[in-house]
Amino acid sequence: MVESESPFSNYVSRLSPIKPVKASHVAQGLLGINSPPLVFTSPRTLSDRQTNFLRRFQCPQISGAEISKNDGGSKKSADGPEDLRKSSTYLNSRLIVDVQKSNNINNNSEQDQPGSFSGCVDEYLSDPVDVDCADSVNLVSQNVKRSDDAHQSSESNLTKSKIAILESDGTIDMETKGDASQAMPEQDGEDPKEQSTSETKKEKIEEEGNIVEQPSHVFPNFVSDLLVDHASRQQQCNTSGAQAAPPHEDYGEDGETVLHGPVQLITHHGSEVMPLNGSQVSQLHRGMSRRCLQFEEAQQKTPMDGTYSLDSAITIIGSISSSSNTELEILDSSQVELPSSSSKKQTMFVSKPSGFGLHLNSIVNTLPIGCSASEPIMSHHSAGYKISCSKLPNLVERVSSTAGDDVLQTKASLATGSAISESLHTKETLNKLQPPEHQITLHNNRRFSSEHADNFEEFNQSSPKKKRQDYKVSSTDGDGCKRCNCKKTRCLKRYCDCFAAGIYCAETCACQGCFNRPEYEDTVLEARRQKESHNPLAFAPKIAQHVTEFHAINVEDAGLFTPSSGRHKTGCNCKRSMCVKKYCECYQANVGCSNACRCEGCKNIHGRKEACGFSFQLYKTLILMTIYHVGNFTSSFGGLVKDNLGKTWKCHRMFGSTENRSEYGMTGEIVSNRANEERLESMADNKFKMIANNKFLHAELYDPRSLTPPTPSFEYSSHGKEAAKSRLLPGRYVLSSEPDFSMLPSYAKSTSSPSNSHDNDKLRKTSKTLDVVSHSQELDYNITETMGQFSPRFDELAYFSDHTPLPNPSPIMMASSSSKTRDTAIVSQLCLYPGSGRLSSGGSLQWRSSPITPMTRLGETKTQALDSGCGLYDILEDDTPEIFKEYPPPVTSVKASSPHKKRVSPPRGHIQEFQSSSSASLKSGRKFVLKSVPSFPPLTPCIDPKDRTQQKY
DNA sequence: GAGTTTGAAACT
DNA sequence: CAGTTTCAAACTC
Repeated sequence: MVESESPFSNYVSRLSPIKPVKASHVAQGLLGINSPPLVFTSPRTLSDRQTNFLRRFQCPQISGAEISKNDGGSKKSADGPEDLRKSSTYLNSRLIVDVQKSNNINNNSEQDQPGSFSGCVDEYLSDPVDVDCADSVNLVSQNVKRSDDAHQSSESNLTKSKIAILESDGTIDMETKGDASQAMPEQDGEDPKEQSTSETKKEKIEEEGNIVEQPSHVFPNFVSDLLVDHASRQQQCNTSGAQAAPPHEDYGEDGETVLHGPVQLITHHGSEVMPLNGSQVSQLHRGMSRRCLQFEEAQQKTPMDGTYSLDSAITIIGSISSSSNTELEILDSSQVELPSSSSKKQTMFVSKPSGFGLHLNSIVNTLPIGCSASEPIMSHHSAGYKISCSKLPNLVERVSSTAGDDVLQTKASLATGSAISESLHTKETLNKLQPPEHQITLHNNRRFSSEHADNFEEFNQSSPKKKRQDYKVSSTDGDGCKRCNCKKTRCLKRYCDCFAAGIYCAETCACQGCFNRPEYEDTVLEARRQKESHNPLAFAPKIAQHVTEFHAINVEDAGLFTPSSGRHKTGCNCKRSMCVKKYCECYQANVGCSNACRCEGCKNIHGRKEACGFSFQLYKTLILMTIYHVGNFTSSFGGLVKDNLGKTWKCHRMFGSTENRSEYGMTGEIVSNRANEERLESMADNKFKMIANNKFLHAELYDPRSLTPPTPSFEYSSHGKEAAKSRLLPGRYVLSSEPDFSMLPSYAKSTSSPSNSHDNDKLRKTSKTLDVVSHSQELDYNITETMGQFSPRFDELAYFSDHTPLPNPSPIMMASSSSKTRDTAIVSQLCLYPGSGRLSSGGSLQWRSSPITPMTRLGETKTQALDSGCGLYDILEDDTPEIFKEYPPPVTSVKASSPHKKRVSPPRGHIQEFQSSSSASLKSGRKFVLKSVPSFPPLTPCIDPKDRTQQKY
């Protein structure tokens, strides 16, 4: 009813060709969320479900929400769709409770009737989210536990996982419903798959595909909530879950059931509360279920159930979001992985696999973005090990996978996942600002179109018994998945792509004496553990993508950003391949080489060494920003910046009218001749003066508590006019929790340098950090490590930015820096204007703490960086922008190491002024920018930065 | 398909 | 940490 009318539903319906059919389903459902056809198909579920519903949701509102899920639209409708929205709030709280209850119930039922899956199914159906988690988990765990034979269990898991995957992908429902539901996945899985009538499958697939397209969109809205909910749920699940493991049958239904959960969640969370079509819902649920299952498996392996409750929850969430997305799934899996650092078992393959992780290994050879990894799931991958196919060449890990905050990382990973998926699709990125549905839809479309078939095939192939050598083709399957060919390592070393990617070898692999199989799980884990003990990041994603988010933010730039924006955390070491062949990991990952690379003669088309993978425009912006800030305070810069090419850029309108302002809040002009430069310079000075006089400059922008006027710690080789001539040196802006703001010189190469060390300390201390860019090759990223420490936070931020339901979803995007301890990558972050999707001039936005920023909402502990307000972006993660590559750093640029470099700190007075500033003006991005400018302390050569910094510290 | 090249991973 | 060896993918023919 309501749903049908809602724009969202309409949109969805339009998207899916199959729509008519589903639409009908939806119509059945109360809110349009009505139960997916699949759910209804199984009669038994209905009865049980209803019962459950009644129990769980005493509250009419809640019931309504649940109803939307599946229970057949009839029930749900009864509750009243409208309530859904209203109840959304209610649901959250309720869900948790309900979940617990449901879990208990489930457990009881399961305990009572371990084998009976009806109960489970009912549960699932009845309780959307909860059921999914708990049940799925339970199912999996039970399966594993119960199985006397490890083998059997593993296989069953595999089968399940496969099925789940397929379902999630939307590839195949048939199994879940038909065969799977009744027979054990293990057994049935194989035969049925192949035996299954093509027609039936196809139909389902088609439906699925349609459905799949949309589901994940919802995700962003409710993610944050989910995190919480899931956490609680997860715990419950963990605690309760271990007991009875429903059979495969459950699994099949599980998929359906799963759908329910998401729906509710969505309903809850989505501030917008868009009704979902049955198909969408189903998809979401599927994703959920799948994730849960996987997660479960992982957990089973994991000794400690309670430990990762949150993570698991996150994972689940991620699964949901990515349910339809293979890529996302991969990402999710990676998420799981992160936690692993804390608990190795968890880490297992489960976590790593993710292409998300972007383990290069996982990354299938540079597949075109468009190419969804055809086979996201390796047939062999057990449930926990999702993915294998790292086909997502573009996938890059945005989130650092530092061992540190598991939770944060996980979250970040989630965010990342979404982000990544987007990144994969440039256009999708653009859509970022658009309703999630759209974005996801696009994404899904791609994936599924290509993936369905593949998955389906995979699925069939995967059947253990039916091995298909067909696919064994060199290193890559027809679907694009990698297949190893290890001869000596038994696939227990990172030489093995499968192993490195955290996935089991597929039957299609041509490896010899392979131990990287579910049967040898222990061995594999041990090997993995070993590697990790040696190098905790051994299985961490190698690629970190940062810029991707920008796409979403700036439409204009969207085209500019490419996977190349990512960075290889460790960098390549190519000597002869010139980084133009797949020998080069950077190239292989479709990312540009960075300073972290030791390559020689780099010709990486994605970005040569020393160039950051980011758009020239962005670079420009950054430069301008930097200059601007500097210029405002010092006439020397005059607001002009020279780029590597020697072109001069002028920042204009920083303070003036915003009309022509670029997305970044400033416009850059190239000034061809010096005369112009001077002229501009004078203009800039004037502006600066104006600003100085302008009270509004006083930093209304800054939050006195957390934000403090930046202290320019730039080091300049030259001052005065020459400085103006010289190209702007990128600097990092760090938000310190402390009163002072400082801009740390990114130049300093040696960490050892006092100033640097100092900065580093500061960084560590400060939870807030903004990096404005560091681009020049010469720039030293010694700070990188520090940044790495923060990366999780950033990731988290990203996560939030992407997923938190904000009234004004800020377009904030961020890329997290790699967490590698020694990762040299540099992280740069930019803030976008809230709501505008524009990048704010670096520091200013970040500095201010704006209510708008989701970050503030976020746990403070996790990310102080978030405090920065509008949200931080990682513009550049490590390294210098690609732009630089193309435009070699000007000779004039000063290296951090340069003895001449001086740190300039603003006079105290300025700072205080800034501090006093209010946040009022921040709301408008433009204003914001302008104001921000003033906030920077004047960079005068005369000032001795050290004093300032010391005071701060 | 065999052989070579390449660079990461592993080892010392 | 640096140098060497091993390894398997990528590449070439």
